[in-house]
Amino acid sequence: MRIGELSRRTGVPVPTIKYYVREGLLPPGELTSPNQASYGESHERRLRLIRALLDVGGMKVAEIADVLTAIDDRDRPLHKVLGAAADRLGADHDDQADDADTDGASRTARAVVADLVTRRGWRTHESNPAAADLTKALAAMDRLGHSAFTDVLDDYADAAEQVARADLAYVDREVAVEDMVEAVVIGTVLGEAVFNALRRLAHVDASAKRYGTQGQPGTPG
Amino acid sequence: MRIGELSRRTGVPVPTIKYYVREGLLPPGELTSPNQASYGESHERRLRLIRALLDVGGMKVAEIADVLTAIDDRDRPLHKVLGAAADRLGADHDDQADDADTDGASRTARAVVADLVTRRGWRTHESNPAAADLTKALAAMDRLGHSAFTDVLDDYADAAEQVARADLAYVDREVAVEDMVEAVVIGTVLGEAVFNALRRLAHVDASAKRYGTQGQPGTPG
DNA sequence: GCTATCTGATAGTGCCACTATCTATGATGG
DNA sequence: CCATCATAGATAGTGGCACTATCAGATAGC
Repeated sequence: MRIGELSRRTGVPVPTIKYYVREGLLPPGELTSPNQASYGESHERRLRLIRALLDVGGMKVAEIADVLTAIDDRDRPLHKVLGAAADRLGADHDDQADDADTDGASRTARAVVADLVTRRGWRTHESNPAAADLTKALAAMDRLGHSAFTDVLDDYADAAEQVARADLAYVDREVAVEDMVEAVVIGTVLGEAVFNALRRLAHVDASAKRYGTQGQPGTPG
Repeated sequence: MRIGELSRRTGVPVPTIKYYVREGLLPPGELTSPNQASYGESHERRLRLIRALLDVGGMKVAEIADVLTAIDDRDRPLHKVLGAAADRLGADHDDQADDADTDGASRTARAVVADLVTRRGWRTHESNPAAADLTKALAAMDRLGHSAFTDVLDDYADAAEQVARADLAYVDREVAVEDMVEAVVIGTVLGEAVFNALRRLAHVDASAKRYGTQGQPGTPG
């Protein structure tokens, strides 16, 4: 198909598709003449993936480019890509926490994280960005006077393990080997959005049941 | 204290503090003379909250302004604020899903969500933004060929309920009534970041245990 | 008095995800 | 074969966002 049809099918404007190609998110179409290119199913599928990671996953274009490069790299063994891909899918990584990294809250949080990982027997490296994110979040909690939140960390970790098991089981059960890497990326990123939404629904329900009311239906506007 | 000390204590630049005041995130200091204002403990605490919601929670300045206004509104009954506050803390709400909202994937997703809410007996209104987010995420899954992901939704929901229960228990146990609203906001937003990080750690661990390896330590850079 | 700091205001910056416009070329149809 | 349309590729511009720079005028504290 040509770029116009690709655009129509996916709802992505033609200039945006060209932009994605420029940024390396989408391979260029196969040139059939100097100014004609044809796009296939794989382009359509990739485009939908890009929009999902952008719109639902909230990832940045540059991050998506990295992840897609990893997905397309079929040289490295599957399990290594799984690990690397899962590693890269963090929040915004600034790496600018140089001075804030040495205050009391950060040191406490780091200890809490190290302790948790040990207690859980988690096979994860300290350099995993997720560990840094966790430290950052717990340090912020601490600074806001909620250091006691660490008491519920194990409840959170139980739930996280349950979700991770469900993800792995899904991938094992439903996904062909050739699509596994992509499925893990989708599951990690979109699964996060799914869980966050479920958590907020459960939150409203739990507080409704406790306080005997239900969430405001009206968003006035 | 004056604005300079507030800046030094929190690490937030003076012009940025002024910007937050302009945007309504932070109440202005109490004027002691036409060009001198004094800031108190509450300003420092509020400023830390703002930075946490921004840096860790990834919220936008305008969203934070809304939430803080709700926190400061002491007129409405506590449980209503809890519901409203929890409602507002979603992802980026675009409301522009008008045409994409009527395709097959979206309709399927909406049915799945309605079914889930009924099955769970969740007391939540359909207009809850979280429900829309969930629908959006599931529709994206569907379009990517992962409609079977709905099979693990109940595992996710179990985990979400567990997390919600832990949150409520924490607030009940640790937080004074006057700080409850703020604590719920913190718990919802920062707790999300905490859980997402834990989920990624658990993910790496689970795949490490299954595939007998551990995540790449090296992020080459 | 003198200098550092402050308030309040306006304008500018850098990043990001597009989006508009242009040229030259080829596709398509009567 | 010629008018019209779509396309590739390139460059520049847009709008949103979170700041950040600069300034004028006033005050603090020595």
